[in-house]
Amino acid sequence: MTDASTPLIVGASAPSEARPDADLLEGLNGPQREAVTYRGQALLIVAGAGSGKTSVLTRRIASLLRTREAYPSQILAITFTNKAAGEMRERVHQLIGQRADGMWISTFHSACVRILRREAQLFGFTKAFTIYDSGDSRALIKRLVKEHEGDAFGLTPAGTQSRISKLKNELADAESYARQANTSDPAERVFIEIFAAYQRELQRANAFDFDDLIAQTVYLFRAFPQVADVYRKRFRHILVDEYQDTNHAQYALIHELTRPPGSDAEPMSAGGMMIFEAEPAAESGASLTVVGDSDQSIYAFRGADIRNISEFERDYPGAKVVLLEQNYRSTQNILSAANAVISNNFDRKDKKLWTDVGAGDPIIGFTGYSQHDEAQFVADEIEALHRKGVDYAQMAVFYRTNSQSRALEEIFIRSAVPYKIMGGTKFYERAEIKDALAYLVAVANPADEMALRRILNKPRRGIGDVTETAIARYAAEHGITFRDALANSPQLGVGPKLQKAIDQLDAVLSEASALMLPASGELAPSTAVTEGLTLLLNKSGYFDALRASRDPQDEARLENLDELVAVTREFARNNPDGTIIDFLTEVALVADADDLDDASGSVSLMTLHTAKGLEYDAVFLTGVEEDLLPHRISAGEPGGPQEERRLFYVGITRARKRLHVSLAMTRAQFGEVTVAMPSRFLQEIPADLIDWRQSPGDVNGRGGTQSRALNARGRRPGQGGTSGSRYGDDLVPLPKRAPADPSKFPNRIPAKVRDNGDMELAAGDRIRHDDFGEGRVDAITGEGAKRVAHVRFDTVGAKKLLVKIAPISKL
DNA sequence: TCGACACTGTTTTTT
DNA sequence: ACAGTGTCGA
Repeated sequence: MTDASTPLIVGASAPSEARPDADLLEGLNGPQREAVTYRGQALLIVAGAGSGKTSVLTRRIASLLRTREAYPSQILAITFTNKAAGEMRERVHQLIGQRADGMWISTFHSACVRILRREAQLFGFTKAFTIYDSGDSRALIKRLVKEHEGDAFGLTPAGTQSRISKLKNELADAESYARQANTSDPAERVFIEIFAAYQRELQRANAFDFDDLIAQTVYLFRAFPQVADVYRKRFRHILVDEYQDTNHAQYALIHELTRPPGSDAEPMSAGGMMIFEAEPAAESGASLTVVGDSDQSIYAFRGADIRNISEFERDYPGAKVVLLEQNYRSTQNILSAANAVISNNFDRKDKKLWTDVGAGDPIIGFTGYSQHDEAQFVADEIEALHRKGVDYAQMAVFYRTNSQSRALEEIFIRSAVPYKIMGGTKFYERAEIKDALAYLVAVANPADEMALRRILNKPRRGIGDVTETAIARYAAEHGITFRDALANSPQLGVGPKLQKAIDQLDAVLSEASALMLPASGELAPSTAVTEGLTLLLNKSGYFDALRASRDPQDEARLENLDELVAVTREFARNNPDGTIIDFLTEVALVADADDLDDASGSVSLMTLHTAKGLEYDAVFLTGVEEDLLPHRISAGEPGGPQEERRLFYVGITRARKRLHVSLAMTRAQFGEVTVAMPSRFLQEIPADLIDWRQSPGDVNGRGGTQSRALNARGRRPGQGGTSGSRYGDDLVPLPKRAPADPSKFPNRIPAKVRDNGDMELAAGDRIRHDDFGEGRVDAITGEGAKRVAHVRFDTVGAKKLLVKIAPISKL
């Protein structure tokens, strides 16, 4: 990043006629136009769902550039995900018709990493620092909790981790927290010890966790004002998307960046970025634009503070506020439902979304007997829509928790609905991928002991607990790093076999270091990361161990590692000068929402959180049940139910034309079947907007009416924590075994994997299906394992079945 | 040191 | 249901 920039600003002197940005305003409504053209120190754009905020934001940036009010390098745009950043860069590029190099469009985290890599050596880190993801930090915290015997004081690793994370998001460190904590409580003292030890370990390992990336950047700016001034002078226009989801640390970071540069700053350089100081007197703080919608704030649980947006006008006096309420996405029925639901949240500024596209289709409701029944409804409905010409890629299924995806998947596979799960088990969280990355980290950042310990015995080298401790002790006694201790295997007091194993590991790491970290001055070739990774995996024996294994899962692991190698190649292509550190940074900061590559030809499955910012023609909101959509855990938390309602609202507003809400009367969790109740949120949707294909009343064993079933939620016992019935008196759970004819339960998924691989089927054949009964094959499509039978069943109509696994037999 | 087995708590959401 | 942990014997 060696872009030179001068902080000269042309005053707001756009020519009155034929504005150079006139074309950017085409097709915008009044408020949108104002949001693009307003010039001032602070602007808050309150953008309701679907009100075209991305368009406004990109046009605003394009307008600043087009009118020459700003150089690209003076713009810092912050988005929530890397994907959103990429999209924004692309759209700005399209608008201004040229590449805007030097613009920073990135997430909070990537922006902070860029700053920290430049400045880390100022406070005891090197630019090769590792980024610990939550898994890494949990592993470290787990070890520390054990060492400090935190369990004796009721401290769990997960609880400790989340407390530390919350504190860091509030910019509290161990010392400042200790000062105001109740130290007469022994558990509190232990917690503080662990917190402090955790921070020491991170520093020792030359590592930052996710929260540190933000917080340490703020500390950096506060401790070194002249460093902060470099960035304050550079970034003259700061734009923040999804402002309602910022936490206190992020708020403070923005606040630091928008302060006027101090007058005592010397001209200085930082990390190769030269800044020439021009008339310090003329310097004011950067102009700040934030975009947000407090009704879509769904990250309070991880520290997002809704006050950042609700008190924006107080924080930035004289701020202009623009309201975008016209919706360009959904039909009026969908918006009416959304408005009705969200109006149940008190303490919000009233805001009503409206559209001029008309009412549209009613919302479809469905109540299944079980989660599989519900999933079958979704699959059938998707197929029906697809036959009507709706592209699979224009449909999405949302759920509250990741675990709900399983039932949907099972049914989708059987019904041959092409789908793609966003999120779920993440590629970079798979053990073999983490192992491979740990090898790379061990090379890039030798101070990172965690990475080294992780790979010490992967693959099996016979290096167990005892040997690991011996190495650590030797390192401590001689004041050297864990990594350097490996080079002294003869002094470790271990057997010759182990010595040899240690020597070998040491040699592999050294060889890879020589390849990927060439002596200063020369640049590693762009292929270095790929070569280094393959070298590490080959010579460490990792590949061999997987290939020799008879575990069928290890084959998939090999494929995943091949995939990772492919990722390094792709990385080299996109970043010819990219180093191993750049690669590890990129990998550490990718989120799941980032690699949704349009899911071409597939239905998208994702959690409601992942769905934010996306839109689809048809949306299925599943599992709309008490204890799930308001989630049980949030019920007791202050503001919890309201945040859950916003989550529901976000889900509703993703739909353009068709919205489906569904639930199940029973749901299996923790291995046993429990009874589910309709969510309170369902009643908040005006009844005339929902067309129930099967209402909760229809499937109620006692034959209650729809409204009865929906309104039956009497006064619920406060927390549900007290033993006894968790239901109101007049709401009786369904009998354990529903009295209905078992054939009404097309939902038993055989645990065993069925394989009809060689079954011969042709159009005209009659078959019997375990759940759907008898039917006639209309057609067979696809090949091999993906052969699909299109069957017309006598009683349940047309279905598509994956021949290989469908529970069918030929008649 | 490592595999087999039993046992436990876990499922909220994520940069 | 299931993964992750702990205990035991080889």
